[in-house]
Amino acid sequence: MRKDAARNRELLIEAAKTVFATRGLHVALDEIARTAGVSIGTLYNRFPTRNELVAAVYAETFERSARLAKRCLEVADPWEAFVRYLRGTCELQIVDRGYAQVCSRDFGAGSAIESAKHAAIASTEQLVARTKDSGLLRADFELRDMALTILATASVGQVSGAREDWERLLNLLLDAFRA
Amino acid sequence: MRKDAARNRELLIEAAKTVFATRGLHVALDEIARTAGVSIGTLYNRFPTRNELVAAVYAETFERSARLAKRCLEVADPWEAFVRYLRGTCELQIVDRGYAQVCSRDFGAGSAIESAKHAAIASTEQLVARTKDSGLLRADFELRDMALTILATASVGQVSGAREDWERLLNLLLDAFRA
DNA sequence: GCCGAAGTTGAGGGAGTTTTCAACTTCGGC
DNA sequence: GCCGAAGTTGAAAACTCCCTCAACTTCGGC
Repeated sequence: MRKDAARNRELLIEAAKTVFATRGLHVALDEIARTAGVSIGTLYNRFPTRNELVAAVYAETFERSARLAKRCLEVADPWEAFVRYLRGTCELQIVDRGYAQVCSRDFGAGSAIESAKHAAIASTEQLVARTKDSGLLRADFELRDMALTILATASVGQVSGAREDWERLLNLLLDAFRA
Repeated sequence: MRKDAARNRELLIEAAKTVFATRGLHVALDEIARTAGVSIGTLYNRFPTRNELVAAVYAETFERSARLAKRCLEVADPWEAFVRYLRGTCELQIVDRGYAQVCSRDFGAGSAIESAKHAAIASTEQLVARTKDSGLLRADFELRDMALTILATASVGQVSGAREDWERLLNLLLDAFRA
């Protein structure tokens, strides 16, 4: 790829990241192009479909989520680690409307986005296993409860805007999870 | 209002109820008009704005929710009543995509929809008070936890489609609420 | 520095939706 | 049953957004 194309690619990802975060994934592509300072034609050259742009923008966020899970594995207290991961990953979705939508929409099996999503879920497996092994989690806790918790909390955060609302919900669920 | 206009109004509400329920509030107005068997012009005559149509469609659903709260007051066991209301009101949103959107979107203070929403929330006050008085609810339970629970559960139901997912979430929250 | 390949540009065609309105039809009071 | 008010109709204008493409510009290997 020529270096001007590579630069425009980065400009577009940066612009899209900002616009998606505040207004969601539905924004007009021409607004993203304008924000990036390139033409709509260039946007189509770099990202033939909207989903390719979305995937490029959020690949990094999914990795951040996975890194968070890994970092939490190093926290001594398993419960503290579990809580810290949940708060952190919810926060990622709450500060980024687009990311929350990426996490709840289905982009079709085999798509780059679904793969990234799946990898992010897998990255929590060890964390959940460790917390279960510690005996601090209720016996019937499943991996799926993790996804459920994050989805519910992020959804509330999207709608309500007040941080105390989603934090309250998450605390209630944590109470339910405690063995 | 002339009787043909009144009839068309009902046809439109009925059509919109069906279409909103399955596809959400965003559907093209012309599809609603076609479903109702009237012209797009008539739709605009009866409901100058989309929100007026939405308000007319869901006024009844909000009342249903309020009636459910009232009926639950008559259930002998306070906890059973509390659970039954939550399940019922969540189900209303889960079977009706449009209603779920009405409940989570903000239509602006003073709008007919927000008033109806507020009335529905108020209708649960007695139920919550009774459950708290019974001593079965955790001491720090607030009315706002009610809204939080319903919103979270309905959101999960919208995204996941699998009934067991939202039921699991609701059961977890009920565990958290039990004193 | 030349030149062909790679990339950029933005006007314009297309699709879908909203909203208006002038001509036409129906209702209901008399 | 007449007639004016009320209501209906659907074509068309206005929007918004998507996507393409032919003309133009830039890059980078030689």
